[in-house]
Amino acid sequence: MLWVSATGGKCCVSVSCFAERLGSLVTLTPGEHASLNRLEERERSLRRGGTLVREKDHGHEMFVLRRGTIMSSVLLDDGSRQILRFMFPGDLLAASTLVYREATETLTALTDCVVSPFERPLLAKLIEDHPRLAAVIMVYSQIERAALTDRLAALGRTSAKARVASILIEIRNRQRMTKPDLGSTFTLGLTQEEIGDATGLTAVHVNRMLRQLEEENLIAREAGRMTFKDERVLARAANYIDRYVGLDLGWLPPAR
Amino acid sequence: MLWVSATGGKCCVSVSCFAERLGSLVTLTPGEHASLNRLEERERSLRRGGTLVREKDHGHEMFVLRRGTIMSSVLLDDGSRQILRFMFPGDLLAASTLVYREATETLTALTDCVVSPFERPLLAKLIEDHPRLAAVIMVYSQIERAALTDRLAALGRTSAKARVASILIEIRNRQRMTKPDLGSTFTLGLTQEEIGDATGLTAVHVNRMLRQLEEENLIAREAGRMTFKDERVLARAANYIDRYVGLDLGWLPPAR
DNA sequence: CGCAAATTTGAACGTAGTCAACAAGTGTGG
DNA sequence: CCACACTTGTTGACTACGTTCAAATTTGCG
Repeated sequence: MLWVSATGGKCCVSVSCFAERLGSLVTLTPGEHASLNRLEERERSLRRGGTLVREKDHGHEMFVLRRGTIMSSVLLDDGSRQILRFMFPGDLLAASTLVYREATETLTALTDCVVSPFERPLLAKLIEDHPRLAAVIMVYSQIERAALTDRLAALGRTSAKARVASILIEIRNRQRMTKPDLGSTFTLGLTQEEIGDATGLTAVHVNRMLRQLEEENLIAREAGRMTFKDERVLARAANYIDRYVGLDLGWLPPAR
Repeated sequence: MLWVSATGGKCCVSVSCFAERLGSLVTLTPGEHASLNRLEERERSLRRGGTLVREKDHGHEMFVLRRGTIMSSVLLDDGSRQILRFMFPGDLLAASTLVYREATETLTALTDCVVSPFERPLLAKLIEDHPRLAAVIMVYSQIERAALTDRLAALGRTSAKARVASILIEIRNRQRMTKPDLGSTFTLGLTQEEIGDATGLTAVHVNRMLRQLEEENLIAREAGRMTFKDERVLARAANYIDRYVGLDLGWLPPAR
């Protein structure tokens, strides 16, 4: 059951992206694979800048992100925006529609994207048939929770420079999960306005912080590409913790 | 199987606190009850100010909070502290030890507490035997996630006054979940320093914001007790959203 | 090429932080 | 029972980090 599709990409084209993600933590059984594949039977494309879900929408769908980058954000009633999280291939999107009648977050494509929509009962069936997959999904939601609390601590207690640096590192590290050969040069794919909305700063101040990081020789920028010139120092300035390492999954229930 | 224990409290004494919490979303079967009770067979007391788990500890235990209030926090390496969340009876504590070798958060008792420790395989068994409970646990973790993103947006994009107001409302609402008759007067149980660490402000500025809220006649304070004088306006100033309402659980798998 | 979006820079402003001193509780031991 | 130490709360003066506003410049794109 491994064929190469017409689009020919490396990740998340021939097999389930979500299976690939979960499979990086445990070795999946054929039965688990089959159930996961059912989540990605359909496919939908999304242009850069397009909106997949809008806050307060009543959709019941969830999605697996197959290609591209998505951001989730909320609008406050003074019109300001907070970007909550960036999503990459293999991530589960709109998990909150699992729970709420109205969507809690807006999902916007930062690049052209491909997603696989699926309905909630499909996930219910998955939990019922495959307890180990349910557990691994919980594990990923705990990882995401830890990442969110890191951002919370960053917004509450760190300087503007540290927050900007930490976003840069986070984006690079997450990009590297699907492109393992990615080095210290990469395309950020965010405007300074978006960095600001993610870090709780203004675009103007983001610009000054980037300049400062550049003057301190921690990063270099050219033609929309970014290079880390001293990753060690940058990571320490950013207080960054990689929440995808240090896991302990010895307790998982047996596969079914 | 319903008896009254010697301590005689109303909540979480005779039956499983966690069962009571999950039972507020679905009607539990006897089998589900039995499995949930096994999580709370042991009991441990904790003095006000005591530490249940310290960041980077290697414990494998999780806990159900039975009585009291707990806060979870992280320390940054400049010595500052960010309080991430407050926990109340029925909450699951230290869910991150489910996933990580080292604890990601410190858990400290804000009042005298009673917790029930249990080991991870017990939760694995629960997921395996009761898929519907696994789903409800996921639901609660999504609720918590939504609350965390609200705090993130508050820290990133709202004023000091709004952040303080939102903490006040959140604490009162959560206290009301176990004391349904709680009105607009309650005991906050936090120092101004702690409010500051939760909102990303200094204790001094928290003091000024409380005074300001008092001068605007939104709150009153006396002898450690707090009164909301205009809850409508306060809630709107705080941008507060109650994430325990608006749920849609029609998709849950069948009980087993 | 021409337009719109994004970036860059400067100057003035304001919110929240820092430092310091004092007041009011709170608990402890003499 | 009071004295003392310690934590918590309160207030003022000064500072600084980040915002706001405005304008110029660059970049990307149709």
